[in-house]
Amino acid sequence: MAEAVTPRADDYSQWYNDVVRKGKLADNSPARGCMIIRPNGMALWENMRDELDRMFKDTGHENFYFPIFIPERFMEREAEHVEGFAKECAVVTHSRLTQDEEGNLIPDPESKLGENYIVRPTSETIIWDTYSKWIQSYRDLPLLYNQWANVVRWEMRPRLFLRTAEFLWQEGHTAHATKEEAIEETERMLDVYTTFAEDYMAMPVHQGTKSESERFPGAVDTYCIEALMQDGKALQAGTSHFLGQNFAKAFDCTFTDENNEETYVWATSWGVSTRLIGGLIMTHSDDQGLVLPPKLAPHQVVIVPIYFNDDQKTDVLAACERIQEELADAGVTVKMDDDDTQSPGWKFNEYELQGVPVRLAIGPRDLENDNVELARRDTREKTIVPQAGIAERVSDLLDEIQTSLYTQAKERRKERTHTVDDYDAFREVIDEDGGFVWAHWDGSAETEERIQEETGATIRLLPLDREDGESGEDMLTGEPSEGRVLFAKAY
RNA sequence: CGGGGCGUGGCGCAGUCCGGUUAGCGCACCUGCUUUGGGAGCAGGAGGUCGCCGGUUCGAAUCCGGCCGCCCCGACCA
Repeated sequence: MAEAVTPRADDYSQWYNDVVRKGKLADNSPARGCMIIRPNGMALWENMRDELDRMFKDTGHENFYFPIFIPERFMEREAEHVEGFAKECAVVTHSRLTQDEEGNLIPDPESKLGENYIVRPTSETIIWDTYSKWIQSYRDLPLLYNQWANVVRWEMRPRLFLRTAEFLWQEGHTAHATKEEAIEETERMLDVYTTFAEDYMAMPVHQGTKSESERFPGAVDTYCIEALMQDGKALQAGTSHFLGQNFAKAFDCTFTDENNEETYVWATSWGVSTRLIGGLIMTHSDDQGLVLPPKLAPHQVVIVPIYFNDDQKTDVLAACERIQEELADAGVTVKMDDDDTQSPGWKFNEYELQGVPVRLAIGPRDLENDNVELARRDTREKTIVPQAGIAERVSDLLDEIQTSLYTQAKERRKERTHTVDDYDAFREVIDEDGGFVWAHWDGSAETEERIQEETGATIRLLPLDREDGESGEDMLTGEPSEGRVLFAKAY
């Protein structure tokens, strides 16, 4: 087993990298901090994208596309936004290269741009500049748009999928006539993300809002979903921002309402990225490699034929093709691997590394008894079942795997979720087990910062119904707390 | 930006301390035969400016100087 995955217990980071690379999802690229998404990884992303896109359209949104370049002056318009993003922007300053005296390629000084362009780290600025032209009247509202795009944030320490200098994402940008409507939209999209995470990714999440220090630069309120990874660290899986009138004011975007009054437009933005793939990996995968939920797997089933001579080959392949068709007709995405140059054993390992939810093997033994061998990736259980009714059986099994992955993940989260009242206990839990910790917080940024410095844990979210919860005293300062908040070390 | 590690066929490494045949090994790759129900075996084969530049030397992967790049930990970070 020279190509086995490093066990999680030995080195979690190495395990993660192994799963990504051996699952053929992505490679490091020659461009620092960027990744090459391989066909397997892209197919997974496409499935996620297609499902999310459907959900966005079902909630009334349309897609558009804005340029990758943002005029530098736009970034200056919203003060907090500049501060948040300025230190991780790639900047385009020249339009061509030339050679110096030594023959080295350099940006041609004569091609220096009159104004620099920023490679978008997010598109609020250029979009709100345009919205100010599109919106005049309340009749123009709301605008409910989304774009699928790549963005660049020059991160100091990248990790495949979790934090890359360039990543793929969607960003929704909506404009509303009233504050209430904008907040409603912000919450609606948070629910969309929650449904997607739980029903499709089989990844349980908590909903909430960010503390001020973790808020999106330029937002009034940042809503988020947070998931717990197998190593006890939290992953922010999606965010939905209520932007208030901040960007409308920065880009002078007003409209005339029913009473002929000029008012600034209310805004939201919301996004999820290829980071979700990192979350998917760290939620379900094991020491044998990738484990994918059936609803998102590029192939739900792989068929592996087994034969020892040409006569058997003919019969086995015929049976495989028949079953492949039967499964495809039932709406199952199925791949048949009839590659003659690899052994069945090699294929078994390969598709486990790739996380294919169900493997179906057919050999001479099965043909004699009209059976097939079914193996599920999540539990690695193998069963011999009759060929008759195979499509229904496989469909049921896929449903069961989907449900089971979610149940297992939720169970793991429950085991690693703690409630503490005492700061010493808090430190001990964070140090030894990690995981989520519900604790009281006095609401001050100073306390939050001190806890982060001393323990490495941050406030992941304030629950949406925090004010309905029990009040108490801050575990560190003893000051009054309006309710427990969720702490964890985070990616 | 601070601390640590590493650059040698596609990948992973040995060799470097102590300079000296034709730079090795495992995996992967190509050809042939035998194989195929959990990463097959044998035989043959191809593939390397030893990160880059300069220096020392009869001779440099190895010693010296400079440069570049990557990885890990930290700081940073939707």
